[in-house]
Amino acid sequence: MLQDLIPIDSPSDRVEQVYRRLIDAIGDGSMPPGMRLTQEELATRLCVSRQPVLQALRQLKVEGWVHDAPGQHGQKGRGVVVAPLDAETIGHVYAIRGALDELAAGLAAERRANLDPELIVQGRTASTRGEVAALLAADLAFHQALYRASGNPLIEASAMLHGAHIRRAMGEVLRRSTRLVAVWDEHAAMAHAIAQGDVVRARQLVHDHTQQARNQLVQYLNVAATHSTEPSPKIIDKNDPGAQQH
Amino acid sequence: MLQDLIPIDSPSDRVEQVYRRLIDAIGDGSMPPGMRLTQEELATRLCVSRQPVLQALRQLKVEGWVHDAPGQHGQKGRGVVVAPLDAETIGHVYAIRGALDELAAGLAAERRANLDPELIVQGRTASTRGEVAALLAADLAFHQALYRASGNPLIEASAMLHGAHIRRAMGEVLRRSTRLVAVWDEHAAMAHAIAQGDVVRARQLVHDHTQQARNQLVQYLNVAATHSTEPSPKIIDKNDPGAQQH
DNA sequence: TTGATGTATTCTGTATACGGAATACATGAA
DNA sequence: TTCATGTATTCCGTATACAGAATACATCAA
Repeated sequence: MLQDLIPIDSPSDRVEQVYRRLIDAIGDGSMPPGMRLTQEELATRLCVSRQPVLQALRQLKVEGWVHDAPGQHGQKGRGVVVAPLDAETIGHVYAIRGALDELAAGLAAERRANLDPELIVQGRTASTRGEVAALLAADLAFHQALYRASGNPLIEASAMLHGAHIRRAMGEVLRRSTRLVAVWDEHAAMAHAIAQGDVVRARQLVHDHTQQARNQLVQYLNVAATHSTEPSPKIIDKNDPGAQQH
Repeated sequence: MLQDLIPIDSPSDRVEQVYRRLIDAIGDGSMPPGMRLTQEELATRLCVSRQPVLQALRQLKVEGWVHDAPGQHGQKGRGVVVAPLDAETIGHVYAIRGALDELAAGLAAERRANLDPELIVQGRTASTRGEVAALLAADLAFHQALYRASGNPLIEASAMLHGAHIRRAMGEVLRRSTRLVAVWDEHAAMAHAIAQGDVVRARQLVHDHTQQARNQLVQYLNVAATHSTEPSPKIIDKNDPGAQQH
């Protein structure tokens, strides 16, 4: 019975935890675009030293979640700001993730992979109930399954990163106003084509799906930006009560 | 005349410099696959403290250049090892970069972008002269131009990362034995199709080009791995004279 | 009042110090 | 000898301390 014991998972280090917290906070909107962050502020709030924060911020910078805060001439020494959510950038992100999804779909279809039907069921129920968080989670799970099914583990790493950006935008849109139309019929069709090994059709479906989702999201972002009640502030004070998480 | 003064570029920090040095060293083979690295060793050799090294290594780990050194059961506390160059991984990398290249080519063709013919000239000369370094640089420059021409700045960031892995493999192959066949006719054809705005043809050419290059590289890696004179050592001692850079 | 200059503050990035976890080695029993 | 246990060493991750760069503010002359 000794071999049944599960090895304890090595505890993720503080950098990792800070990184996740910040991505979550940015993703769910509790750190809105333009909000200025300093290492010290984050460190005290997260009860760690500045060192892990520094490293996590570096990673977030590389991945486009935050930018160096714009100074007068240089761009250093003033902390970072949460990256804006402009439609153009999201469009670019979508293009890349779409290419990766198409690649993954093609590879998965070559292997006639079967995606768990439960994924689609969960997506549909979340969609009908209008639960934003569950909907995002289901979308994440479906795409993740697609990447896994491709047999190329590097696709998942690349696509998930871009996917996180997309989820941020989707969350923003869903939270603000409308619900996106159900995409789960398209997901189901994709899974079907993959299971049948129809490479061309699978790729085509993924391509169309991405294109449609992209257009919709970009459009929403544009209208939200134009007749937004408040012209999203360039710099948000860190003591703004609306920015407090708890 | 005051406006002619060029602003001095903000000096890249130590983390960035360490990162670059290490990627270069891994890319040009002076840090061979399997070589074990410790923060202290690198810090003293690069004349910095462990702190920048720590951060650079974290980034390199994320990007797949190094892995945690395999310990008995955990995988921490024993430093990192330079990632192996197995054919399978390179194949996966190629698949992703191929997808991105195809995307970039399509977008560039839509805009009827003109790639600088000089790029191809330089590639051809380097190819005929058999200069490995120049050849890699020319290949890099061509693909970079393609990404820039796409109008999607995120493609460059994503693809360049994978491209660096590919260049490592190409360099390894070119250094070991054979020279790759000239790919510059294909590059020229791609540029032509893009300039003419032929989206479908551009994508097809890029696809075929990637596929061919990938097969060739993977094949070379495989034969190099099988009847290599020395069965590439799993762990290379840091005091191995062959591992010394200067 | 307006503009320029000197000082104080803020914030970052790096170096050093410290504690903890895993491995390697030595010691001792069967 | 062989295996288990205790100790020493190695090495990482985090916290603190320090130095440098940029901004903000105050002071002063015109």
